[in-house]
Amino acid sequence: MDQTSKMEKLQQTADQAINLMKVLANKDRMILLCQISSGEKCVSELEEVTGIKQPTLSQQLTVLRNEAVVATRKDGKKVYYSLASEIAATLMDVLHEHYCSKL
Amino acid sequence: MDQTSKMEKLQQTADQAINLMKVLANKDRMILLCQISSGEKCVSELEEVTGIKQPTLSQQLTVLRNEAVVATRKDGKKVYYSLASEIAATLMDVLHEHYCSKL
DNA sequence: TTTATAATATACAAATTAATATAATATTTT
DNA sequence: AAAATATTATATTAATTTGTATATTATAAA
Repeated sequence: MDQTSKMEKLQQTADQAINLMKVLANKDRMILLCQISSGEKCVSELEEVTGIKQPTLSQQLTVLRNEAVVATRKDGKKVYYSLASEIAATLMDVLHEHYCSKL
Repeated sequence: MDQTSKMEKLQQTADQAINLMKVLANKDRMILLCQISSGEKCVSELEEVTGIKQPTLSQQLTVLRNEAVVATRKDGKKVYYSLASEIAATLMDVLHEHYCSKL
């Protein structure tokens, strides 16, 4: 494979990585993922603990669902969110270790 | 520490993590970091291998420098860039492992 | 020395794209 | 009907990206 097509391949792969980075590069979503990382949470719990308002919360959870970073489970009126992406989970672990281990 | 101040702390920590995520959430910068990850490179090498135009390249390298993700070394007319952040290096490794190991 | 050239950086405006807030409404379940 | 969640629309603001031009620095050549 020549240099040019090697770079084309890298560009495509980079796109995937960047999409994930974009999902994580938002405060609301990062905080939601922090919460969800430690076990599944329903929307009302997330709303209460984070203080994020309902429509915003729902919008950001939709972004996380669309990128398959989280999965949902419905139980009665409530919807529970949990981590569903191995790579996202690994990244959250790395970030937690680096930024939160000494807090 | 009560729930509210715990969340305030988390918000501040999240800000730092998000700044790093934002730096990585750009195709030019991601590709530059891929190149620099495997050893220091000078600007003209990066320009040639990536095809990114000079002013854009220089601007994006400035972003990486400002976030202390990379460091520079000057040798004559040339400026060499290398990885300077442990956490960024770890994240790049994780991404490389996940997205590039099977290519 | 001046002058030229290569390598890199900076400044700034223009164009895009994304984020945020809010309000209103819809859907589903009890 | 009420509670929980999602969706849609829209307005506003803010951030990012890109293009063009110009500046800086270092070396080489005349």
